Amino acid sequence: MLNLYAEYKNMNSAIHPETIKVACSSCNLRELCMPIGFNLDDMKRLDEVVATRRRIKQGDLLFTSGEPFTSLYAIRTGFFKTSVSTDDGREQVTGFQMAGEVIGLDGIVSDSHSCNAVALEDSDVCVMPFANVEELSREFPVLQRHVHKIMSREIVRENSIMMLLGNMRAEERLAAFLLNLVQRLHARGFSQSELVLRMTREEIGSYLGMKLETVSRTFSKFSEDGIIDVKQRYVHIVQPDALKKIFNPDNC
Amino acid sequence: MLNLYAEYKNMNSAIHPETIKVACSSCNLRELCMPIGFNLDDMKRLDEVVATRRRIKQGDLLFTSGEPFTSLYAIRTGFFKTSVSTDDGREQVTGFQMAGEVIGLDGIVSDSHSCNAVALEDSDVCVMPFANVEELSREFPVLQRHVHKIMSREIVRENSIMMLLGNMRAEERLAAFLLNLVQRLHARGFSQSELVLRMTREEIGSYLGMKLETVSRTFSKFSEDGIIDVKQRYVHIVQPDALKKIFNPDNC
DNA sequence: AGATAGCTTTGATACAAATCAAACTATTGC
DNA sequence: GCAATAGTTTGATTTGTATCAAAGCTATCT
Repeated sequence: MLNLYAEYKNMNSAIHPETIKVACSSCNLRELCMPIGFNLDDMKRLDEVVATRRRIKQGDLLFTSGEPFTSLYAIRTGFFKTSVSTDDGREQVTGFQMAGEVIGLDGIVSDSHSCNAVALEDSDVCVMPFANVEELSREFPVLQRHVHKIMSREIVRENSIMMLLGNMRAEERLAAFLLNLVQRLHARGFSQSELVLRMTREEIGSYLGMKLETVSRTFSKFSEDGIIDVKQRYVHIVQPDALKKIFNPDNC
Repeated sequence: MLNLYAEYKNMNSAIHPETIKVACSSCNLRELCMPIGFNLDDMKRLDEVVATRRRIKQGDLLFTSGEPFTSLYAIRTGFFKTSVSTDDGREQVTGFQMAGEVIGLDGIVSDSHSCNAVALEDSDVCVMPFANVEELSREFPVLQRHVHKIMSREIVRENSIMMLLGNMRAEERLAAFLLNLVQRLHARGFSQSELVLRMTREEIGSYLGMKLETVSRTFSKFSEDGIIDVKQRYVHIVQPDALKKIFNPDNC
């Protein structure tokens, strides 16, 4: 009980610097959300991309479907979900985003957002007015390339979610989901094997195209099989290879 | 029988100019795949984006997963599908693309393609080396914005496919699919109510996350209900409003 | 500390779509 | 023009997940 909580706290604090600086050039997430290979002078210019910072409390919206598009947002700390909804109220979670990732790309095409972004924990984002991004992209090819890569990465991610939703069974979906989450957390300095979920079973289910009960049952199944330990939001991946095998039997 | 074939021929030829010119500035698809609001001199410079043209025969690959990324491709004539595959051979169709649409964006992030593009009919593409696109984008903000919009549009499209795959039933998926196809064809000067499918039931099923038998049964159901006429690849949408209602009951 | 609300787990049953199977139709090649 | 192949339709049955239902757990608030 107590050590679970300790783990939870630790996961939250690992990427929080004690003193927060506004400039990209001195941001410890730079290598995640900004291009590398800049000299110092260029880096100073790059700081102009970020206009302001914005705090979003857990449960609050960063932007919402239909809202005018002005800026991209780089997540400094915290965790978001993005989702789209039908007129009759069905919600589809389209992604979960963590520190160093950029959201808001959906708004570019029509100058208004087509999805909602909700903070799943108290979060901090860098507001990057898209006009600034475009202007500096013209000046710095390396930034231009970076922006293109971020957008392409999102297209490729969504392709793989389509594969998940169109072709995979519940166990494969959840295995892929857990492996992806833990891999991204590990890239941010967290454990390879332990994580605390920031989203509900219902939100996981919405992302993976299954009902919350099925998500819960699949967690229980993995747990019974000794592949993971689950206790509510806390998950310990005991046998990562078993998860990989469920996700992709041929490549193990 | 004969008039179906006439319709088919007509649909193929409508966007084929008698004489094909290489330059964007004189291309009748320009308003679909290139930004508008250029003066003549700029347009001439823009012609540099397109390096060459390439003919792809029906069934042949334009690019394939793992292949090095060099160029984007604007479809001049023809029809493509893009797909991703798992190691154990399951295929997910990620999109169907027609004249004026751009494919290859998946390759930017890792400098290699992550999906396959197959011509579903004899096709013609404009090869746009990405280095040219990026260079001219820096020079022409309107082109830069256009490239960003194309990528954002793809992200938004994939969001809506995720909604389809995650939340909708077979009838809703097929209704959405038909409405989307016919709307895009109509924007290219074709009928609002008649179309000839370029893909098999299996490919439609792969795109929509259902088996070919279910696709066929759903077509038959729509036909029995008097919503469409189907004869193999030929589809006549008799009651577009009924389709819209199936797709989105609240917004009708 | 107890009450409340939100979330999760587990069980029983129902159902939409998958699978298996076979006949039918269109297209291609010789 | 006929055979072979590829694609489509329809029927019977199975199955994975949804749905309905109820109990259990956790966190929050007073």
